Amino acid sequence: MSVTESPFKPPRARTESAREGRALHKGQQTKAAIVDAALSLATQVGLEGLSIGALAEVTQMSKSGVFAHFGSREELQISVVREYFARFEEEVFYPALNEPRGLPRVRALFGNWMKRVAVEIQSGCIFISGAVEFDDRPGPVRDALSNSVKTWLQAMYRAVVQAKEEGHLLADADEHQMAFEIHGLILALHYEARFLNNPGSITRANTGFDHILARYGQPASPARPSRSTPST
Amino acid sequence: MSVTESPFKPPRARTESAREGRALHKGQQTKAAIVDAALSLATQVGLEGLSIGALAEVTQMSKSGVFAHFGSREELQISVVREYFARFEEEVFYPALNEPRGLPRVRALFGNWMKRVAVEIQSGCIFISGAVEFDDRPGPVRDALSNSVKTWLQAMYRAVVQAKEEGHLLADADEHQMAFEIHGLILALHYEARFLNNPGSITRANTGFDHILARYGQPASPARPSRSTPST
DNA sequence: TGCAAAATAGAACGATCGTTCGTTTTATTT
DNA sequence: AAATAAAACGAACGATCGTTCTATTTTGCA
Repeated sequence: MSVTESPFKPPRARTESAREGRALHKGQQTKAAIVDAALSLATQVGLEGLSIGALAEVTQMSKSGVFAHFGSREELQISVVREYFARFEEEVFYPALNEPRGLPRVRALFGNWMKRVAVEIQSGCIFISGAVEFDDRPGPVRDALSNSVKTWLQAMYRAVVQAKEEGHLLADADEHQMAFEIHGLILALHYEARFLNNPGSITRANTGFDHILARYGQPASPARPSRSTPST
Repeated sequence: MSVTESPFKPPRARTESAREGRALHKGQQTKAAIVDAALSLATQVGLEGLSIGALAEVTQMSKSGVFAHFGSREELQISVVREYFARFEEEVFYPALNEPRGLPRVRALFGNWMKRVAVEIQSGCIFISGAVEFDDRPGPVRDALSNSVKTWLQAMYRAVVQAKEEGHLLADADEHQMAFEIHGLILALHYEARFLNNPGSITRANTGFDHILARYGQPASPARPSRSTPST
């Protein structure tokens, strides 16, 4: 099972097995468990509301035990942001790569995004709450958040650019503008559904996306039936 | 000037003069000053970040002196929400009533809203930060926030309905949908400009509004030159 | 199996929070 | 000017926060 050992003992003799995750040292397991609990806690109370004491209670550990894994609350927050981003990628971004470049992929990205936000109407979204909490509080947490969000929005933007390259969009379509308007739909959905409890918000976001496609898309393509979704 | 005195001394013999505001008792003056300071503090750190200690420092008062005016932190937060809403009305809503019903008024409402948000890119917006902070924290603060926001969004919605009644919009225009999309533009502007520091966000929000008007408006009306605004 | 290192616990710290209480100062009215 | 009510202060409270330190337990490897 173990790899051939090098003559010089590496600083950390990590028993790396081919199957990832199994031979994790105890510390890394519990750290992962803590981050998992921290993530679901942070989606409810925000990154600023995240407290080590509450986290210790949830994980059945001592405060210092939790703390030791991160060294500071800031590092814990950053870990949460990274974990959230990883799951976001896994759930929203990567699956859409199975769709062909161009409009289909843009549709898939938006669709996956919508699926995620629909869940986050109950649980909360760190990219949104974090933006509010850290919008004028510089530091590594803000940087981690900002980089994650920018990476995702860039991915969305690139997909739009490709759609234009594929000829799926009008030649004079402004890709940045289109991405901006899509982002607005997601934010309005999150705001009106989660805070105001407005029913029908999901349908409106989907309809808004159809409107955007109708504006920027090639009128040549046969008008697809609008992908209506049951209201909430 | 004083009202005829009732034989039974009222619990509080308020010296009410005709001119509002001048004969304010000392307490009300300082309370107004505290709320003013609290508002500008809350726009930066949020309603949850608002602390009585910090407020006492800013106003050069003692903590207990500040506290006495509200009786609880919650009441202070509610006062801040009310003050914010009052200013929002004064700045965004009422001036637009000078425009004639219909599309002109919708344009004015959006324009005033944009002006306000453009400022709030630096200072922060309580309707947005508060929504995130209280979206799953029931209580009187959330209620005050929610009511204020709903009142404003309703006002915007009514203006859109009137625009349709005036024949300025297509007969099958969905007013709720249109209001939703407008709201999204504002939220995207706030997010991308304030948190991500994306230049050009103001222009994109204005362009997005033009797109919405182009979709819902009567094609009969002569195509106005798009009200472009210098980028940020 | 034994030993070193890693992981966790437990107690305590200084700071800050909202809040309470009794006192003193300031405004207002008689 | 005296009397009274309102307003502001100052100190202290209990709670919670992130963090530090030392001791103890658990883990992984020889």
